[in-house]
Amino acid sequence: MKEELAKRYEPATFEQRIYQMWEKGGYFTPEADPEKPKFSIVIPPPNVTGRLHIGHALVNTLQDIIVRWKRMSGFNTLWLPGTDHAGIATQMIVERKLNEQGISRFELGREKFLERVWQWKEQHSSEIKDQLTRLGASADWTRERFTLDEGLSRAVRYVFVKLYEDGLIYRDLAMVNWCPRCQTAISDIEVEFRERNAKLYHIEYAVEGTDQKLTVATTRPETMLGDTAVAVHPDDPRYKDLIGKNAILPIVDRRIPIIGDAILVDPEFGTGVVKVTPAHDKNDYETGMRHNLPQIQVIAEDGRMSAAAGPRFENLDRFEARKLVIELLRESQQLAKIDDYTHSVGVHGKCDTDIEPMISRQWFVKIEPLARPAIEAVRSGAVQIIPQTWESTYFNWMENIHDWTISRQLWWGHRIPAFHCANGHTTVTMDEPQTCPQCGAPVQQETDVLDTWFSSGLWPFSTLGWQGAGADDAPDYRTFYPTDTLITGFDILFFWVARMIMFGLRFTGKAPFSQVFLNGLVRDEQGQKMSKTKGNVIDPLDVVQEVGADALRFTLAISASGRDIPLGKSRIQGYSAFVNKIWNASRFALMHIDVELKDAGPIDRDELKTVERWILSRLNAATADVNRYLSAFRFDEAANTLYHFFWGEFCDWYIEMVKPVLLGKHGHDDDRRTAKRVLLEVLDRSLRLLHPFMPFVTEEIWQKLGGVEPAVIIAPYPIAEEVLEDPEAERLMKAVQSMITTVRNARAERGFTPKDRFKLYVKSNQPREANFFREYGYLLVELARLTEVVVEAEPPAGTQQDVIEGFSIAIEFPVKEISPEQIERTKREIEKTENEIASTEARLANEQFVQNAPAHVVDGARTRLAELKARLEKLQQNQ
RNA sequence: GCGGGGUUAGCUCAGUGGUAGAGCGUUUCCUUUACACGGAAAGGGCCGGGGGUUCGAAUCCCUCACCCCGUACCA
Repeated sequence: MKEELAKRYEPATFEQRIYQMWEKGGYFTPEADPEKPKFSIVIPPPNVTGRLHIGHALVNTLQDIIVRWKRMSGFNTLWLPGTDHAGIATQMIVERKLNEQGISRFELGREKFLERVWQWKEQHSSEIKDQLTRLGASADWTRERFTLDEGLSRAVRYVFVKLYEDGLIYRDLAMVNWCPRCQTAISDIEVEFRERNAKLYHIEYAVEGTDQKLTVATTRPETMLGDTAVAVHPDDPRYKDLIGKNAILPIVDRRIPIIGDAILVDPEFGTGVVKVTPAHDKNDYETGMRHNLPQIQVIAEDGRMSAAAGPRFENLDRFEARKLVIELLRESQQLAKIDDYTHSVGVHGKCDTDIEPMISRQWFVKIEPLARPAIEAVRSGAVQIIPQTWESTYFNWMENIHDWTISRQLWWGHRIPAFHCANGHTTVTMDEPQTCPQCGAPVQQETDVLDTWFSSGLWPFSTLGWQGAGADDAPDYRTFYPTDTLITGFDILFFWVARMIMFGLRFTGKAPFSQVFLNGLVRDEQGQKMSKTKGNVIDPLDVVQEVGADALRFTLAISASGRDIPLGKSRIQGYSAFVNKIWNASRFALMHIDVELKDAGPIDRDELKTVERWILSRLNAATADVNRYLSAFRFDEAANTLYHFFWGEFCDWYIEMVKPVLLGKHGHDDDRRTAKRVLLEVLDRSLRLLHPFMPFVTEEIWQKLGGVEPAVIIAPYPIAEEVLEDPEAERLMKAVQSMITTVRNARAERGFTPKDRFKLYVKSNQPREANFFREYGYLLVELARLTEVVVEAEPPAGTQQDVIEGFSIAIEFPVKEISPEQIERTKREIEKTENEIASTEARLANEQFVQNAPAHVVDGARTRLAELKARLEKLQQNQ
């Protein structure tokens, strides 16, 4: 090797250089060739609202691991990146920035405002790209997309028009979730419920023409101003005689009917009397429809009271109005009582404002015909959800799904392709009509835009060039659709994943992906949600700067079992030590390897020593495991396998074992050459295996190995080979390792230091194994720090005896007092062995066990019993 | 209310029928020329409680308790 590795592992010195090398090499950019075996995946497009957080780091690391693994495994691999315009969220942020400058969007007007949002978008989508780059995301930036791109917008428009023509999109006056702050309708799933401590107000309504009073309870007294009825249960003996009479609405003094309604009223609950406000409550709205009640809208779209609420309330904020209503009721002595009350309140998830149910004309998607095939796709296995437990959540939601409110009273988004004329005609079309096709009057386009998720629902195909029927021959679409895997957070299963499945099936005839992996939420060490207010946020870029992208990626991967991930700095520190270990072990190897990979030639297995056969066998097992785990999205197990192989077997044992040969203390030149060849082999394969998890450090090191391929990113991913399996080598090396551990243990227990050396006696029954220990005794001498290993001789009296993996061993200590701890320990060891002998004997004495248990379990127990007895005998001699 | 998940070493979590595991933390020893972000060793668990199935249960079934998430409703 000409080049050596830097003495210290400093990721900042090479990560960005490596990324540029990959990008220049074009490794992220696959050809649009439908003939090649492909693997494709689309990114869950981050919102162009700001910086990426740790959750983005997780989901994109997991995608990149799969993508790199597939690419190295020979697939024509596409990872398509991009961003989402995120209607409400982005508009909100830009609006807030403007407000800080004292400008309102209404002053600017739609055109100018949108210009500002586009500026924001340009800046942030390039920042997002930079951040993903720093993480090592091997996405094809030449195919980057944005949900408002021309092509994607055409796809959106096509889908809208087609659904409208098919009768699956309709416009209607309905009770919707209204956000008074954002002044737009939102869909049901955008409403989040918050538990809140509130008050339950009991208000007395006089019954007209009697002395009777009806007491209603409400948490929202301000809506009382819009009451148009009072409802009781039709069979309730307390009130049923009152049905048909009128109540007098306090403050307003309006006569409202007392109605009987079995659906709205539960006689068991509260007072059994319900006030009915059809304009501001979903259930009341439906009751109003049943009873033909007038709807009086007392709260306007901005959350202030309307003129209909009366002059004292008009323009008052709805919460101020509540106070005033209470005050007035108290004055007129119509407030019976106020109770403390805990209930959940619907708020807009994006801005935390209390949702106001409002009657409004909106556009809807009739969802049931779309949901049915989407349910079937998961049920049939065409789409597999992993971990599978999410499937029941999916079914539960999809089977109870409601129509989807898709219109938003925003400016930032895809404008609905509907055109209205003054005569009330509406035209929905792909074109830009100037006049109404029905009456010839001039038309104006609908000002509402579509829900962001409408366009993200098309993402897996709109990004590949699909723009509707007759235009689906785009090369990327033909090559890469349907995609293979989707990796995303479980929190957008309904928002996004379900919609993609529904739209994909409807418009492409295929499920947009065959596997969905849902990753957990990244939380802090205590399992708390990360949030700015709690101050427990970990910024992925800070971590990259501190310990490198590889340490962050590996930590995320090894933590990702599908459940939530408690992430703390100490955990990341722990795995950054592993990256450091890889660096240093590679540095050691490179000091001794003197031939480049491309010139190394194949390994002649006949020349291999047991140690080399052992490490290749272990490596092979790890290779099989990693591939298997990655196929099942067990990122944690895959990473764990590599961690333990590389650190626990390669570094702690193999490197220590070949040191005597490499350093010329043992063996001949031929042995040294073979050892170097195998060292190179194991390092090469390990780096390839690790590459998807830690792309930067593996590439930096691998570049020094002189491989045939220009970069490890496109080197073939190792697959297990049967020829490398060697159970015999594994058995013998396990025995050697256990002996070494036993000697080290005994040394420490007897109070000796590592400098004190002893003689070890090893005995076996088979001559071949005796030869093994004669040949490899040097391993025991070096690693257990012995004076010598004596094979097949009777140990003298007074040595410490034991049985390890079926071999009798004896350690000859220089005369030194046996510590009380050691005596105690031996005693405990004997006791433990006796107990296990007793329980094993009991098991074997049980005829049921011998008859019913599988043969290998019974045999195992017998072998174990023999070993235990042999061991007990030796241990007793130590007393 | 309905649905799902959790309860295993001090902490965070793996482990779906055959003798309890990892990382971090703790204790002790060691600066051996890849690495002190290191090496070696130790201690630590009636696998939430109870019951059942089985030759055998952390693992399967029932039940109780506590915690988390989703969803519906809440006058």
